[in-house]
Amino acid sequence: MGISEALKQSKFPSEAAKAVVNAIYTGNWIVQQQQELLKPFGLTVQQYNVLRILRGQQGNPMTVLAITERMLDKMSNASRLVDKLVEKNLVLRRECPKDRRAVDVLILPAGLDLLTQVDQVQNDWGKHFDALGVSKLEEMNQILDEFRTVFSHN
Amino acid sequence: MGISEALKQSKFPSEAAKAVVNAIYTGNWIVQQQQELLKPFGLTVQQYNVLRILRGQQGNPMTVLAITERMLDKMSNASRLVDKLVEKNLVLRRECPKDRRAVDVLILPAGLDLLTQVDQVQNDWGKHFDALGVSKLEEMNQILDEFRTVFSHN
DNA sequence: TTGTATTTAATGTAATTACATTTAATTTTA
DNA sequence: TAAAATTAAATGTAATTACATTAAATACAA
Repeated sequence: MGISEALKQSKFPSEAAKAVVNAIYTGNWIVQQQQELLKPFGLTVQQYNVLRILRGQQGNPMTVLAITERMLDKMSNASRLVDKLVEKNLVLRRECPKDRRAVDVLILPAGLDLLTQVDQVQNDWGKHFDALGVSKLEEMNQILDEFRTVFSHN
Repeated sequence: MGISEALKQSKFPSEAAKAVVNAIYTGNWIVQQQQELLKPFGLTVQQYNVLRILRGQQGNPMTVLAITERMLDKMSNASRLVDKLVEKNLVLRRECPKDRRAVDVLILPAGLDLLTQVDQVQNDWGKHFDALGVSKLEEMNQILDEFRTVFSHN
């Protein structure tokens, strides 16, 4: 289903306006799918994202600021997301010895275990996209990058 | 800046995983830009979206359900969004004469005026994307549509 | 060194979102 | 028709987000 049918909007002012709407819509569409996948695990999309970021550190701690820099949605409050993950005993929070303003966050074995479980479901879900073929996915990544970058070259 | 630098993540499990992240990130990126643009007008992105949908009806009323079907984010509560717009005197809400369960919503002249003002700013913003060229934008729309559609063809 | 600025995280809050439930009207069906 | 099911919108609520402010630690500059 094209964006036009999805939103029951036959005309757009321009191809660019359509692309803007299409990008937002597609992002929301993915997030909603992810929400469904994550519900059984008691994780929000943002919490899942933070866990994956921490896993990517291979056991090294990260400060809250470093987490924020890697988050998909910079607006959401990393401090409170970490709170939730601490409550669930998925991560550990401790004062950073080098800089006592900062806070080190570490993923715990329980967090890694949970991610492993989620990975199964995520992989199955992601398999759908393989049908597009790697070159088309590369093209998509290329175009989305360009779409954002064209802004800097005002 | 490519998605890899934006998120400081050098490796992705697959091109598809990267595309998923890229689509979410790009959608959020646009929404944040729009948020900034709309702030001076006292509108949220969702409220703006509802106003544009109503304008598209050329003065004909729409029910809350019909608005929901056209919204970019189906999860947000059209009923309460309309509330906010009524408070600001941008739209009118009245009982639908044909079906008293339903509620007709109409954009008011003040709403149209506000949209006209926003249009100025939006158009300037959108101009950046023209640099990509129509054919590349068409390609982007085509790929995003395919990306979602590949799901139905499990 | 001492005062000022900056950085890092946490917190307060108002608004919004997610999700379930309720209310009222209409449609279906027995 | 009367009862049951469905539909449309509103509402209640808990959680989350947006945004500003605060608090504490560190860096910097006079």
